[in-house]
Amino acid sequence: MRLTTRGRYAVTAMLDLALHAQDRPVSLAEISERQTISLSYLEQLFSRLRQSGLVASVRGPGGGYRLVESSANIWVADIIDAVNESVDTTNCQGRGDCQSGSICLTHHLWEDLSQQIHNFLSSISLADLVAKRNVQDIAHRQVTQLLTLDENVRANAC
Amino acid sequence: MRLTTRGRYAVTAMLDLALHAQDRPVSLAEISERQTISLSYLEQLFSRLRQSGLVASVRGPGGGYRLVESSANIWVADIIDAVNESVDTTNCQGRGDCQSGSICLTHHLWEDLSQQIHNFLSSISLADLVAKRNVQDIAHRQVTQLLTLDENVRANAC
DNA sequence: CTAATACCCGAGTATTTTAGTCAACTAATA
DNA sequence: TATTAGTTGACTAAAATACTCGGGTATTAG
Ligand code: FES
Ligand code: FES
Repeated sequence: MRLTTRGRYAVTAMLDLALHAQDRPVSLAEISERQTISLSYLEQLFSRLRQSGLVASVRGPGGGYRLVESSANIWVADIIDAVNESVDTTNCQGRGDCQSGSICLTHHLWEDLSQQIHNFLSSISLADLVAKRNVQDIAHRQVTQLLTLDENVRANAC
Repeated sequence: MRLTTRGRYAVTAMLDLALHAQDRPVSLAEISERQTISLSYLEQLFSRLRQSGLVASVRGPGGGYRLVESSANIWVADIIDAVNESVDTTNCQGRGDCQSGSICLTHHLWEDLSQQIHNFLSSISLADLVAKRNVQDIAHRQVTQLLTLDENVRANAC
């Protein structure tokens, strides 16, 4: 199994979208700023998210991305799948052939574990995350932090 | 989170020990043969397993390793911890500081997931695995396969 | 006593994966 | 028509993984 920065970034970015793309599309530059994720890296991730039908893009000025479905219908597991982070913990990708063609001693254990992880991540929607108090608090902090930063920049410019 | 070949090998090798080290110690060479894991790599893994107090070694001819505790008291989570594969899925190792010192949007999600995985792996002992029918079948196959191989070698030698 | 066995340990290396960059392009719009 | 912002592919640096190698040391069977 691999669950690394890629999958975490993807879920974080999608959550940012759920929080901020209420009426207008949200640009990757915005997400990049709020979540401190490299813009170019986000582009890579959203390319996959779009291909998986989770987000739709709007080009041109004022453009950006928006969720295709309601956040209540988007599951964390879908997002991680979309960016190619398998939640599969077997060595054989489920084929059962990792000991020179035969099944190994622990195959079933990893299969069960994978199922557990998948069930858990499939039980949580973006809407569930948005509803959490701590998520709202963090989102609020991220916005005000940027506003303060902005003021400082303006002050320095004068 | 990383759950890779290292953790899988460690659990497999420990299960092999639980299956075969009933009265006598089992050498790494045996495990290497049965589980098709590189001997040198096994030495590395068992160094850590020994330091964690999961196995004890017996040097010299006829030596090998044995479980320190009964297999019913060894949990899969312990083994994975011992070989330094953290089951932690947060980016911050639980510190809550991955967004330049502050907590990120999805920290709690990964914390919950880590807990789930840990609970699952802590609920399964080596004895549980040994008791499974499919594990016994595979173990049986591994032994008979080696015996056949042995006969062939002997036949070729004549 | 000694040779063989099997653990012990540290250093080194090839490969793979990840995280991130760069540059050139296209579509939309103000 | 200039600017914004998505689209794409190739490329790179760094890290982690999965090993290997070589020389140890303790133990014991003969
Ligand atoms: S993990 Fe599937 S056969 Fe070994
Ligand atoms: S994962 Fe812990 S703060 Fe981001």
